[in-house]
Amino acid sequence: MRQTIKKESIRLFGENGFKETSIQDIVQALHVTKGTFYYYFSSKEELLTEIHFEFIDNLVEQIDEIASHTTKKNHQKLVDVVRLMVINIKSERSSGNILFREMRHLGENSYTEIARKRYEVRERVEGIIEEGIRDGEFRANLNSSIVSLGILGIVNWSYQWLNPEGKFSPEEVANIFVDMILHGVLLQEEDNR
Amino acid sequence: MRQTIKKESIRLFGENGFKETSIQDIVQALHVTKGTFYYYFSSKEELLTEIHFEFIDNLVEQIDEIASHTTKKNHQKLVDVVRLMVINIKSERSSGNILFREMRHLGENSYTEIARKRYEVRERVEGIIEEGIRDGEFRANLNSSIVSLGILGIVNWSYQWLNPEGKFSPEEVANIFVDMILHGVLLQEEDNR
Amino acid sequence: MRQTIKKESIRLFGENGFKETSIQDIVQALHVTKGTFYYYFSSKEELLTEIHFEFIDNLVEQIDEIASHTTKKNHQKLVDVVRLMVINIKSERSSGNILFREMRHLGENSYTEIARKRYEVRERVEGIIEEGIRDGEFRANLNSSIVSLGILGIVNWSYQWLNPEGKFSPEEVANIFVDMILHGVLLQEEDNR
Amino acid sequence: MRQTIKKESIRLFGENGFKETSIQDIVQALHVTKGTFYYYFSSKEELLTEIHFEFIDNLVEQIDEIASHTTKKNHQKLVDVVRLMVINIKSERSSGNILFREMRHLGENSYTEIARKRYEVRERVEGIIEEGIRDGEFRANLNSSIVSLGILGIVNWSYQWLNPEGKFSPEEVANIFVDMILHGVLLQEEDNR
DNA sequence: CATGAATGAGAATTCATTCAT
DNA sequence: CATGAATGAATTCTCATTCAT
Repeated sequence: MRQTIKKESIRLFGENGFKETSIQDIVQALHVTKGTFYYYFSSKEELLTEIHFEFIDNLVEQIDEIASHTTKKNHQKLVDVVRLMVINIKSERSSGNILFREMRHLGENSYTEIARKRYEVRERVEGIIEEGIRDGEFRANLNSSIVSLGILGIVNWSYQWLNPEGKFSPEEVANIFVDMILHGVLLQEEDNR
Repeated sequence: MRQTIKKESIRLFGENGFKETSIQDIVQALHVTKGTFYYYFSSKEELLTEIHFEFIDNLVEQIDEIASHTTKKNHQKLVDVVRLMVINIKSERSSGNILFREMRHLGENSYTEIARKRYEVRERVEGIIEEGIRDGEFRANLNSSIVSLGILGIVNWSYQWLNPEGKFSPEEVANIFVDMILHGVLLQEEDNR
Repeated sequence: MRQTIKKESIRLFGENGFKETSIQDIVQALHVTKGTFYYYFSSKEELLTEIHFEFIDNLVEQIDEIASHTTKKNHQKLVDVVRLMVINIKSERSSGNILFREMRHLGENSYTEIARKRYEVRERVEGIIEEGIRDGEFRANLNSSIVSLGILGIVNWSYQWLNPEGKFSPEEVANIFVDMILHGVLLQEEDNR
Repeated sequence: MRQTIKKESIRLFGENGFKETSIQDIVQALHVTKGTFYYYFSSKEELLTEIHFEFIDNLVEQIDEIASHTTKKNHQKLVDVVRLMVINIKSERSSGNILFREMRHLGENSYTEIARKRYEVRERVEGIIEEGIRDGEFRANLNSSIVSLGILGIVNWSYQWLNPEGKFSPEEVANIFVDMILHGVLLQEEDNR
């Protein structure tokens, strides 16, 4: 039941927002009563907190795995990270949107910790960029910090518009993004790509 | 007074969210009473609607101007659009965040129209990409639609983290983004950039 | 309206208890709505706090006036205090019962301050006893602290049972108490009172 | 288990109040579950009722024993009653406070019966006073009814402030009260106490 | 123009109690 | 004997909105 509530809440929070979804909405969708909700969660905030942690912990773990790989090239790691996050949309779109939108409703402590974990994600990407520069894979004059934020912008924003059932699959979109990030949009006449 | 209310509301909605900001909060910050608010606005939603239109209309207008330029090269137009939107953060950060976050609270009609205008922005960017491909400025195999969404992701996401008073100015960030979008991150050994 | 709410609340809290009286009960008795209550009071606790302060401040003031009198004998002061507090029941019975019973529902700060003020009352009575001992009015071997608590017990307890409309009027009861406190119950055969 | 629940409940009700103590609080403190509680008690009210009866029955019995003594002088009986009730605080403080504070939560029948038993206590004290007057031990002009209520006020009120571990022991306090009740506070210059 | 009192429809949360196992 | 899941009614509080003045 705990999982059921969480799953339905993710759907509703993702669709309509945290504030906009009442406990009533949640339990009604599950044909149970408010009491049941409060038997499993001590507050709406606790539920939200758990949703946040579940999503971010999973993400951090997967990104860590990619980033800490010892033999992979950095541009491959970057590709992997982008693909991971975009393809994640298939199963975690709502959770992602919740994370990007509802953090302010967390309690102070949870907020801080989630913020730290989001920062870890950013650090991993930055680390890949920096290492790639050192290894001569990436252009030397990149600002790793801002470029990382740009890449995360591309990826995170896609949670807003990318419909897994739509014209382009997450996989295709991920590939397009990867290509764009790696090579830019400009045609370099002198190179024979 | 109407402008004063709107301005303060933008600040509060941007900082704390639409739902989270009560009419009470707004009028209290302005040392007026609720009656005053309702003299100038018929509802909270009307206020929100106006904030949305003001921001998006202004944006569309500026982007149209860039996109409809007849002599500029398309990569220059792209640069201009990115710079426009990022530098906009200096004066319109809150409005932007409101647009990206609170659209769901609009009435049906306004929602549709705002959505249409947001789509126009996207179309302009797509148009620039497509034309650039035709003109041989951009790589031929780009998916203009997804690439545009990527670019908008970079730009729109920066409303979330870019602090105009921070380490990097919007101008610097815009330049880094432009460079990244045009050239990608990869070092092309054969070219002598 | 604020006064009306307070007055009705004192009646209801006094009769049925703070916890047992819902906001609904209060506004229903006044034929207004819950919104009205919260227009005048920010919380049920604020209302309770105000009731406490109004009662205790008034009491402290009156007792101070008696205690600080410069020409009165101390036994007369003691008589005055007892009469004051018992006769108070006529107009303030509910408030008194609220004070004696509902203090725990105050917020921490208010609680502390009310406790301090209640202690002041006790101190005034102790002061009268002590001074009376020094002046040779009262028996020298009295424990002023415990005796004061005994006197306050007599008086405060009467808020529980003394019905101003009952067989004995507050004035009569006060006189009986005064006599009892001053002379005790024992018949001293050797004295010709 | 029944006793364990009762004992813990007395502690919690006495400390925090009947309404303020949830079944959850009780079973949690005992590391059992709600089911267990409801196996032993059919309702929270039944528990409260039992606590009331246990306390008052015990008190009535002890007071009856004192009052019905045939050889003791009445002033001695009065002394015994006061001492009994004050010293009772050592073991029954919480129960006493519950009785004085939570009676309103009893069901109608229990309420009536408890009220009757409380009245019995009062009657015994009145009886002692009256008999003492007849026997010439007490002053003839005492109003036995009001004086009794005064004495009970002294005693019952001490449940509110008398800390058995505090500066004055219940025994000492009882002695001071007894002295005060018997002799009053006034110094009778003509007698040589 | 502006005020401020009043409304009423929800919102989150609590909690005694039930009941199948 | 004991558990723990589930209930549902009640409670405090919020807030956009109305309206007479």
